[in-house]
Amino acid sequence: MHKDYRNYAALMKALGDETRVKIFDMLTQGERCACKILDDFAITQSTLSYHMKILCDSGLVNGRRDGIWMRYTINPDTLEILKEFINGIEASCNEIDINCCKGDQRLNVFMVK
Amino acid sequence: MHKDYRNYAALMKALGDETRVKIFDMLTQGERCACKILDDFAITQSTLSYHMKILCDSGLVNGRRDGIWMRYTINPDTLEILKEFINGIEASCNEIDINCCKGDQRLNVFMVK
DNA sequence: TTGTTATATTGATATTCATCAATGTGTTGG
DNA sequence: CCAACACATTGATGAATATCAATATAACAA
Repeated sequence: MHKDYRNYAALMKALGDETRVKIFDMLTQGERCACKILDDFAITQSTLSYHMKILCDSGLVNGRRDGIWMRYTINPDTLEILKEFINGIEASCNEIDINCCKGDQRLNVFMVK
Repeated sequence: MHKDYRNYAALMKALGDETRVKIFDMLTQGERCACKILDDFAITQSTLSYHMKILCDSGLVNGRRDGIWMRYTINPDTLEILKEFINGIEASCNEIDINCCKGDQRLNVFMVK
């Protein structure tokens, strides 16, 4: 089981904005249409559309058209991937590295250790 | 218990880069010094220092000086804050909003609903 | 088909980000 | 003190980001 760090970084980046992380958390309540989401923020409609595109492109959020409206929900599969990665992180108390480097990093040249 | 979305976004942003999320995961193994971390990446020492500063500023990573070396570990308290937030997110299947907006968003003017 | 509402896209812009080379700072050994 | 090593900071730069105004697109209702 290989870790896809590029994907983890992309998921984190999608949530690395206050507006987007609020929207994501808001969707815990259930499906929301864009106009309802917009009510909660002091941003323009085009900016919201931009943020929703980022959330959807990351895979964290699904959008579906319902007539005039776009309705958004959390994508449970991608959420699970994120949860598993985060929960797999541990603050280990292992002993320190003893043997560190011997090199001249000014020149980016490393000698034998 | 109030949610600090600004902080959540800052934590996510700190991990929203492939190099940084790899470093963070690597620290699950235990304490690592900067020169050891540097071995695993094709970046310069100054770039690594920049990334370590971002990780430390976010609170996710602690650094301590040990003589010549800087040794880094995961900060368990901040990790716990992140875990609790992520694990609190759920992909709810609640019913949809029925009443959406009535307004002219071209003008950013909203009428009575 | 025409007008209205909801959402997406485009173009412009100011800001932030990731990166490197160069240089500065701190620590240790001799 | 001086030289060597580890790490931090600075300055420069190209790329990415967040935002808005303006406009386009899509769906529906009458």
